[in-house]
Amino acid sequence: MASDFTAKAGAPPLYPNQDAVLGRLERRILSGTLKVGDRLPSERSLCTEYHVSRPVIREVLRGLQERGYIEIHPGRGSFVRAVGASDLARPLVRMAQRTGVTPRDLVTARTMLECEAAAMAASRGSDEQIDLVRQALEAHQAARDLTSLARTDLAFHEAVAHATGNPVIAVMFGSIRTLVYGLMLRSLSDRAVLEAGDPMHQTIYEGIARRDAEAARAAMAEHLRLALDLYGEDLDTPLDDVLARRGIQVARLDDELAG
Amino acid sequence: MASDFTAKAGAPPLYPNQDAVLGRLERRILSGTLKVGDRLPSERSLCTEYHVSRPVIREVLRGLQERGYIEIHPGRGSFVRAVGASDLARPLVRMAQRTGVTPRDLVTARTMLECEAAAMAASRGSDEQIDLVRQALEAHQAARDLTSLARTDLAFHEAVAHATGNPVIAVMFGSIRTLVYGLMLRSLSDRAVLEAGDPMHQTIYEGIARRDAEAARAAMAEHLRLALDLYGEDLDTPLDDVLARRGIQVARLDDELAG
DNA sequence: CGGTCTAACTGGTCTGACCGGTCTCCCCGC
DNA sequence: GCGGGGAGACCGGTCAGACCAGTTAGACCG
Repeated sequence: MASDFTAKAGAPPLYPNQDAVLGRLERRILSGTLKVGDRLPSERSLCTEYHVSRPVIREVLRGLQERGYIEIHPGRGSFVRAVGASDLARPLVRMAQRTGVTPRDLVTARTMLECEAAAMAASRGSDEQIDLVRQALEAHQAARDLTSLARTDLAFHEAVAHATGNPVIAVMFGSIRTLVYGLMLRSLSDRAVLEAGDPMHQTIYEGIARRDAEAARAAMAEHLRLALDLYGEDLDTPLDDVLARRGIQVARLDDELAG
Repeated sequence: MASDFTAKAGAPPLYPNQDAVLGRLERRILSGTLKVGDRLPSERSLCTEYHVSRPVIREVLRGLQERGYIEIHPGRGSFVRAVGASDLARPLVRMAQRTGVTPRDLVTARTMLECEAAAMAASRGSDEQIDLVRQALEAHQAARDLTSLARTDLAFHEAVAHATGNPVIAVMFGSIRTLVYGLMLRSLSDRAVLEAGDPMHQTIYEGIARRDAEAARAAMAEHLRLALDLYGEDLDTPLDDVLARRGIQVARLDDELAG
């Protein structure tokens, strides 16, 4: 409490009350002192704890929310949230709306990423990770309606990315997952694409499970090539427009995937 | 006020004063009504304009700042900011701190991305884009101190990514650029790495300029392989730790790159 | 005409109050 | 005794007005 005196009289360096508190709270979350699901102290408690006023705390919480660290529920409190892949995707989704990403752009990028990812998963993935790929595959094969098909399809590819054991690859795939999901909603509603491309999932998994990197890579390449070939005339139309014609708002896919 | 009986008039949606204002301001920026560099109205003006109080406006501005749309300067005002690649990088930087990304992870991911990018730039890049690669190369060759070397090195690789003409690839590289910059700060301070790897930039550019996709790909692969081979024992140490030992704060690289 | 000093900005922070929603616990009625 | 309902306590959302510290530009003086 002795610090109160000096704080008032002395010279606190600059303004950054706000950022200082933000940094400390962020570290508190990153360091694991506050775990996922935990409730943060109430705004009023944080005020007394950090010796700042409520507006400062509120703006800090707002910042943490924007960064995806916490959820704020009126009447209940603020809760630490798991950092999901969608948080990384959001900036890219915005950019996609600005620069007019086309399905071809997306599939090309996926090919670069996922073919090698499949090979790496085969050669270096742990048994547990590969089992997760299998589970994702089974869930996908059990799916019936369009939304489930797309979600499980996405989960399968995501599982492969994680099976590489390389967090950078997982994150890069995470950054395009929302757009990929949008792509799938369009693709999977086409019977021809579904029948041709879907069986490849099994082939990809078998390659990985056999630890046959080349087979896995080839299967993934074929899978994506089919998607490209069968996509139709919309291949070079901005994804935003393609989905808008089907009544899908790209900006909303995030929430759809989360909820 | 016993008016509650008769008219349970319309449904006041929820709390969303804040989000409503945020949405409207965001659209105002995205639509181009507010251009890059423009100053936003002062907080107090926005209050009267949107009929809300200053705390609401402040939290909204805070949100826009967190999303990278604006900069806030005490005493001067808030200004619309160009959306840079760093905005996409920030989430990944945070994840790198959480999951312990190693130099090997990063170089592996770069290899997947950049080898193909070099090939695409060679086969599909426009003359203008390739000229930008050349300019970046010359700037790099003129650089002397470590910081300049790293910045121009990064700019070169970024130019190649842009020369693919595929915004998704450019954005994916953008998402790792901060980490790559950190990696370069470490690599380029090592004389052996510098002397072995740096000449490859010229080779990469020549391949692209000759429209020789295979040569460009091979040169890029060699360039990255050298980086991997010469990196030393820190190859599997979390990047965060590697840089911390040199007094570099990963979380601060963003600002360093921007400023 | 130039330099300085002030006054009118801007954002940063604080105080204290009120609202509506959420959760819990105690008390009342069955 | 037990279950349901209601009253607070608590939470975040919003508002109003005030003061501080930088920035900027214009007025004033030399």
